[in-house]
Amino acid sequence: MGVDIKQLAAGLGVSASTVSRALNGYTDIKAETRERIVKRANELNYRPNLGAQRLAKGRADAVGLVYPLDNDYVGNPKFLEMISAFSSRLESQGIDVLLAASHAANEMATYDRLVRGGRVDAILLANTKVHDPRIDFMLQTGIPFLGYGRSGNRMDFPWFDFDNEAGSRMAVEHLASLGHKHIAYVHTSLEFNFALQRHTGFLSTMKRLGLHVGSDTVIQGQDRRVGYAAVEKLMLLPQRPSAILVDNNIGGVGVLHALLNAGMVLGRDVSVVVDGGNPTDTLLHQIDVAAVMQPTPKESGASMADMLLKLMDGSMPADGGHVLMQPKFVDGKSVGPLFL
Amino acid sequence: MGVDIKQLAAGLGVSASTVSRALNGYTDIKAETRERIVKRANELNYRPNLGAQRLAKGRADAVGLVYPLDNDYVGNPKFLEMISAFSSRLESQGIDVLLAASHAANEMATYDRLVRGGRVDAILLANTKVHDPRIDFMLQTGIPFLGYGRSGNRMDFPWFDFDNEAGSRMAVEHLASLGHKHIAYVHTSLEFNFALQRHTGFLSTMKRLGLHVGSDTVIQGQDRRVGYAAVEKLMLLPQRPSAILVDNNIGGVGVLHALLNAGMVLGRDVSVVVDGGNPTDTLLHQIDVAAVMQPTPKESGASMADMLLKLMDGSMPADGGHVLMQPKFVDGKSVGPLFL
DNA sequence: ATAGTTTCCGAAAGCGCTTTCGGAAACAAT
DNA sequence: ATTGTTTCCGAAAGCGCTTTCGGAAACTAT
Repeated sequence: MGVDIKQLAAGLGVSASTVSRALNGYTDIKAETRERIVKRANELNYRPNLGAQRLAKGRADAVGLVYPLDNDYVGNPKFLEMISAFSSRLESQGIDVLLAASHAANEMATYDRLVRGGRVDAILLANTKVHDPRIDFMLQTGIPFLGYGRSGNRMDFPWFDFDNEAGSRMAVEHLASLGHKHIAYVHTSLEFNFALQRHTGFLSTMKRLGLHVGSDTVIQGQDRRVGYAAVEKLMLLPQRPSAILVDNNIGGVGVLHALLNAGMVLGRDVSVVVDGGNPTDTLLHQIDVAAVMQPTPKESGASMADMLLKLMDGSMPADGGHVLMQPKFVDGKSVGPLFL
Repeated sequence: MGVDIKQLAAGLGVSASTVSRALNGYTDIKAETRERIVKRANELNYRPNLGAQRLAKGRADAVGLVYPLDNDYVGNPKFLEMISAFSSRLESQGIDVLLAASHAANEMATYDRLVRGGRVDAILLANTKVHDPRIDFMLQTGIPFLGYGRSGNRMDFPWFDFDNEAGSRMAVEHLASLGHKHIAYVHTSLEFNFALQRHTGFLSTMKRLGLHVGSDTVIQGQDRRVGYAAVEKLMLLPQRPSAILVDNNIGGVGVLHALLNAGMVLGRDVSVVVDGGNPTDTLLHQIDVAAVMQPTPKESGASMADMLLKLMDGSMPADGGHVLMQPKFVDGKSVGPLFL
């Protein structure tokens, strides 16, 4: 391809090691020599071979991003936005982002290949679960990694997460303050960490406020279709809930859809809060939905990139590396006071 | 980290070169020896260091995917689906996908770093434009690459694309067959290759059918907001179009939104066809929109991965590598016959 | 038994870079 | 002039693997 370090050196009448040191900021190089080398390198458009550089340095200058193909992360535009900000940030530090799509079945194998093969210096572990074997695996390899999300209440690995319980608390408190007592909850599979925490936040806040939680008003509804079905069930209940909290915005679409189809007027006949932001952002019929807002994917991606960089150069305190972002409650017309 | 080839070899009482050959399928190794080596390698969970392997082999075993951060590809869920299928396919061949998010401004620099630094063996060039300097750059580097989309009518580089003109033709012919004569066209920026081709297809078919195209009924509307605005303009026209063709599904949302807001009944007051699939797939209010359907992102991603693999091992005919997928027209209730 | 083949493996060089180390050259101090 | 410092650079080893090549050992054919 292009010139290599030897050719560059030969052309200048110096040795390859001098070129290397000059280009890598060593101080034992005469200023004038350095300039000559730098100038020539630019002229010749010299690019050090990364494979060689990595081998010599023992670093990969790359981080791995393994994401599960099996769940709806793939289709989630927010995830791409996050990745985008994430890689853009790392890019500026000369670090590559290695994307590894893998099915859950051989996810471990993928991690192994990446990590053990020396392909990456660190890993971003997305989509954490309550019990997540990947974390133990990573811990055992000793490679730096960051969880995009916690796992149970483990503190033995670095993570970046949202305060999911707080989000649920805000939503419930707001609804309760408007007089709602009968609040339903539609949620994603509780094996996902965020889902369990939001669920926990919902239950504990209800309890603290002395509100009863019916076993038939807590329903799973992770996507549009199931969210829709969940509402259909709720509507058949002898005592219908006056408010619904949905733990994710994809399910939220289904819930809203079902309610509107049933002829409900949001904020009057029923109040709805969606965690994860207003799902109708991109929809045809915009609805002013009250929501628990997480930080933008852009912010999250950039923050995680920074954390990973620190993790890689070892400057993160051993017991630190735990970042909990606070959600915000944003009111909307989908919520109104309870009419008796 | 794990064991290296020397340790593996030492433990077995053979040389490193024997191990290497045994593991790489050379035939000059006794079957029994090979088995011993393979067995031990598995036990010890040996993973060759990729940096070293790459350096020795002179290959990177990676392909680059540089995608522009500046346009809405990032937010386009279909793009992520495509990437997903793409990387999954390559993964199975032991090839990494290197994601490089870059802003248009330094996109070239990114390519340069990737290609010249030997980070990748090939590149997928997404989001081609009518005039695309990246293509000349890649051609000149000599690195295999594949265009996700054509560029003008260049045949001097391999590409994977949809037959965009055909899609427009189908849509116009269908509308014309229902009696529509006054057909408006809402399109993305014509610097994008697909947009220009769809535009061309629209114009040429209209002409062929003897239908007049007003200069005020061809409007740009690449996203929701602009699509919305486009329709508002169309509604003010002395002679309103009876049908609208939109060249992309993101703009389509805006168009539909605006029409519904204006109280129009789709398929009666106005007919709409959206290129790129029914944009309301994921929306709250599903509408049965007539659409020009492209192959699924999954298919496209996998196909492109295959093409790239061939390109890399040189088995693609020099003048070949041009794949044109045929779109399908799917009728829907958003289209109806012209009422006079 | 001898020469000719085949089978199998190790030695060695090399991929393109980094980094340590030693020493020549230039300078300063006695 | 002699010794001591500093400045600057090249030689060399090494990162962990692959691949060519030569040759010892084991066969086969005479």
